[in-house]
Amino acid sequence: MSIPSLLSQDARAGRCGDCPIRHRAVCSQCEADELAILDQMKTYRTFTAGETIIWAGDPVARLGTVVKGCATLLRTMEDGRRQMVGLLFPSDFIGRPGRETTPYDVVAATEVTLCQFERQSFEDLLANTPSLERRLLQMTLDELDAAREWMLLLGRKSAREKIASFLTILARRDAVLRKSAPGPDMSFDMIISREALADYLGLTIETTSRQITALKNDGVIRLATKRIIELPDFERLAAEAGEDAA
Amino acid sequence: MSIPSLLSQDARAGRCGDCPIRHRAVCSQCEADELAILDQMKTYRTFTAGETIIWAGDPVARLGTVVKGCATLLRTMEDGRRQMVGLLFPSDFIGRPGRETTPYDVVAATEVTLCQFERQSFEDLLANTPSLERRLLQMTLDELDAAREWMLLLGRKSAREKIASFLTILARRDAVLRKSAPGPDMSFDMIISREALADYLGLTIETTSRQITALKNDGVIRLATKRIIELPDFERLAAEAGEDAA
DNA sequence: CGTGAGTTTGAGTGCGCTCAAGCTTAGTGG
DNA sequence: CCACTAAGCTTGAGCGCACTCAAACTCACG
Repeated sequence: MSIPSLLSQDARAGRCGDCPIRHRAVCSQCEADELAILDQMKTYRTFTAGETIIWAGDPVARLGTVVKGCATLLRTMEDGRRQMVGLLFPSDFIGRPGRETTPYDVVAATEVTLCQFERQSFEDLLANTPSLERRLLQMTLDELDAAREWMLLLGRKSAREKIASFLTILARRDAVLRKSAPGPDMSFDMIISREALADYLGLTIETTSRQITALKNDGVIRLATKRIIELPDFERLAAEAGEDAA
Repeated sequence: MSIPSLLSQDARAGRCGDCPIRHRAVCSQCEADELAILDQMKTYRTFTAGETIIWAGDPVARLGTVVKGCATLLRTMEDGRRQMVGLLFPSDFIGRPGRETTPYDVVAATEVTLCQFERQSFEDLLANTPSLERRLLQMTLDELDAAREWMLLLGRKSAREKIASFLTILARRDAVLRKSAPGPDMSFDMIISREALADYLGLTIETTSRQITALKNDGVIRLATKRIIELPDFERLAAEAGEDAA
């Protein structure tokens, strides 16, 4: 597993202080001395798009943070039906301290770079580092909120609303990264394939594709390419998503 | 809100040491001195079936643990569509430390007794009590796992599988409470109404009712009353739920 | 220019929804 | 003690949305 020659090319990670996700990841509330320990423990590793990072049921050797790219959590039934149950972006944490295995596959949706820690070492550190534990609790609560919003989508929204909801999430995320509010005439990359999108939304590929076409024909979105979405009116999209006019 | 005369009838809670959920709740890893503090802070309060414990969006004054009964978390859309996003049993925790409001209603499904703490006091204690924080993290991770399993159900399972899955969960829970494995000829109370069940599963009341009838006609379950389920063969039910034959 | 993965479009079907009526059960007052 | 009521649950008929199966299109890559 941990063959040095294989890891070395990836292990050239910068100092934690220079890390682009320093202020959002699990380590964001660490003091300098705690960060120094993490700096020693960490290993970078890159996975290609489509590669499985962790297999459901397998023992989990390493925990870590997404530094670059997009990873998905996937539950699969015996007959092949699949449901995405998590969508991870840079600064999101992979792995559940205290658990030997995960009940879902973790799959790289794009090329993914992880900042990894050996599980046992990280858990030992966690037990003695309140700042880490506090941040992890907050991040887990955030994920739980997102999962519950997602449950509303899966259980009660129409195919059209599901697509619009997903695009709304991406648009908001993109706006935050650009440090602006979601406004008129923004555009963003929808990152994942139609297949991954269908798995996210609990739909088939065909329905997914049809609804995107319908939103395009209705002028809610424009397609610069199959993956790049242009948004003339964010509020219009949000309304299509069936959101509370909060 | 906190009118003494109203609370007094409920506030007669026993010592934490005698608490029936002492070993499973958020306080389960507390030492005697920590428990003594919680003992001072806690207030018992009972809600009637159907009563809303916390309204979505309202400021949350108190956090707490379900001691008795069953509470639900409900997201509602403007047009009235509803999706249950959490189902809480004794020992489960209500409230998200660090958040002023919740994005869903918390509603008593049956009569519910809570062991409550004033939010600010609890959060202050949490910040200085690693045993509390560690346990809360573990419980939140458990909830996240449950939410993800639920997402598979909502996104990919048929109505019949959804019903069977829910009954499987209840049967397992009931077996654990009786400290036995789910076996043949067990029976249990399904606790919640058809309406709540439909909200849980992302179905209508009618479809829910039809599928229960179908499972009965096929001999998978028997109905002692409309709420009491008899289970001739647990494995048969689990197979109907579309579970991995792990 | 050929190949194949990813995506779109088409035709037809069926599962779960809607609307509507009837049934069961527990609680209430004559 | 029994009608009366209302809430909860069941059953029926018909419809529409999303699924299935199938074919065509797009586009990056060799």
